[in-house]
Parts: sequence; structure tokens; C-alpha cells
Amino acid sequence: MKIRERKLGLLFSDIARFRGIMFDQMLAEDGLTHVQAFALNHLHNRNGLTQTELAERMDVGTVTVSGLVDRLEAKGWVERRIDEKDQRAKRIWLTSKVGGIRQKMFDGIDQVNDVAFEGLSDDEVDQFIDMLKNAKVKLSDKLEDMGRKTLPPD
Amino acid sequence: MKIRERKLGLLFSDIARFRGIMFDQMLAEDGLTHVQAFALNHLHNRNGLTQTELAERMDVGTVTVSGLVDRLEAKGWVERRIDEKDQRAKRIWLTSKVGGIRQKMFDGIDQVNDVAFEGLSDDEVDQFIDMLKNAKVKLSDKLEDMGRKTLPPD
DNA sequence: CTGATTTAATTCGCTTGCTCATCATTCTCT
DNA sequence: AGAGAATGATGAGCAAGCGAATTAAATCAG
Repeated sequence: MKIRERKLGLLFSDIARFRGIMFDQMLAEDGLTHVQAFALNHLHNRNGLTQTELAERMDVGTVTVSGLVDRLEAKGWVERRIDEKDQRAKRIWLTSKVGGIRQKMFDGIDQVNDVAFEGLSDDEVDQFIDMLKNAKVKLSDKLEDMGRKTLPPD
Repeated sequence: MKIRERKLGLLFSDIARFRGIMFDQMLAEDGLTHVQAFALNHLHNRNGLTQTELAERMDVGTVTVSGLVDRLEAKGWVERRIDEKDQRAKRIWLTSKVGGIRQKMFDGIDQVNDVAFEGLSDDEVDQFIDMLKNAKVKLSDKLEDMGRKTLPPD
């Protein structure tokens, strides 16, 4: 039976949106969206990333990061500073404002996950996540193939 | 082990985006996005839906549908006509332009699914989809709870 | 029947994504 | 050293989400 006949529709998209909405509601009082929170988390893991580096870690284009950092900077969560060695690059540094947010973020993630994976055994959760990661890798690879500019053969 | 420690990040969102990008590239020559294509498919299943009805079927707000129909109408895929019995409501009707697109959409969906589910057995695909549908339902229910305006208790 | 509430669609403003184009800087290669 | 290519960030414009507010029409309560 074709997978199509199971009427997936925009199932992945719906789940992503619902997770985002739920998370956003929990962080709304801090004026953070879930995407912004994830960006802060990446920076917490490694502060002072270049915008391009952050974009790679987030699997997103540099243009998107540009806007994202604009908004984070406007609200005082991060600060852009030009790299000393490469005047083109801007490195993003967390400000002191990012302090107690981290635990709150983790709590939020846990709550969203508890809902999304409710009713599954630990093993099932493991399988589920493996299949998701597999799907992402396969799609990512495929897009890279499709996107590669075909060089002139000589 | 907390699910959080498996570093899901924006996995659902990434998969949804990648699927969308892949699909969009295949429909680009027809000037359709994947969301627009899915809307047309809903209308194919039941032509003449009200915008609110379409929004419900797509699990999306009426505002989003409003813009979506604007774009579909501008490109001649659908036509808005006011409901006879309820002058507030507008029903959306497919135009004759929507003809050969359907098969192409199906091919596109199949190709995207082949990539996203590559390497999984039929049983695994079944489990995967069941877990996805479960996640969506659980999240949807939870959001409905959260969103319900707390009535005054008396 | 009239006034209040609900409903359908829209407008506005915001966020996050995309592509294509631009600008400045850096790197590479001869 | 200097020309050309590659790289980092951004701008403009579009699509698709969201919430809050608005308008017009329909329905409900009294």
C-alpha cells in the first residue's frame, strides 16, 4: 500500500506547529519564541558563534539567522561583535540577561515532549526518534543532491 | 532518560521544511506551493467548502486560509462565491485549470515519502505513521485545553 | 421586534522560512 | 602584487503561520 493512501497530509508540519505553539505560550511572558529560545540554547553550548556557524547548526539559511539575531539583539538577549581576524564575520555573544531562562526552556521542552510522546513506551520513543532522525538525514541528503549546481562536465 | 537529552531540537520542523522544499521544487513550474496543492486536494475531495470549513480540515486558522485563497484565486485555481443562504460565508470552487495537476501532486507526494521513509520496512512505516498521528492528536487536544477560555466559575 | 451575541471573513502587524541579489572582505593563484 | 573567486552578512520580496481587532451578517434572548 502506498504511503500516500494513509493520508499523511501535512502531518509533520502540523506536529511542528503545535509543538511550537505550545512552547511559545510557555515562553511568551519572557518575550521569547521557540526558535529564538533554541538559538540561545545553541549559543549556550558554544558562545560567540559566527552567524554562518549558527545557521549551520540550526539547519537554516544565513538570511534567516540575520533576522533572528536582529530580534534577539533588539530585546537584549545577545550582542553582535565583529570578529577580529575576519572583518566580514560577526560573532554572537549572549548577554547576562540570559540567565534563568535556560531551566525554564528545559522545563518547556520536557512538557511538550511529554504530550507529544504520551502513551509510548521507552522503546517506542527510541524507535520514533530514530525514525525521525533517519527521515531528516535522508531528506537533507536528497535536497543536497537536488540543489547541487550541475557543473559543466569539462 | 529524558527525551530532551536526545536533542530533538527542531526535528519535526526540519523534516516538515525539507519535505516542503522538495515538494515545492517539483511543483514550481506550475506555480504552486505544497500548501496550495494540499488546499486544492481538500477542495477536490469536497468542492465548494466554506473558508472556515477548509480551515478546519487543514488545521489552520481562518486568517491563513484567507491569504491562501487570495493567492490561489489570483492565479486562477479557484473562485470565491458567496453562499446563497449565508451572505457572510464564501465558498471556494475549483476552476477548470485544476485538471492534470492532481496526478502530478500524487507523484510528488510519493517521491517525498519514498525519501523520508527510505530504509524502513512496511511495518516500521506503519508504526511511524501511527506514532505521528498519535503525537498530533495529543498535541491538538492539549492545545485545545490550554486555549479554552476559563469561564467564570459561577 | 429589538438588542446582544456569535459567526465568517478580512486587515494589520509580527515571526520564520525561502530565493535572488548585493556589498565588502578575504583567500587563491599566477 | 593583483585579478578573480569565494565567503559572511544583509536587503528585498514572497509564502505561510500566528494573535488581536474589525466589519457585516445571522441568530438568540427577552
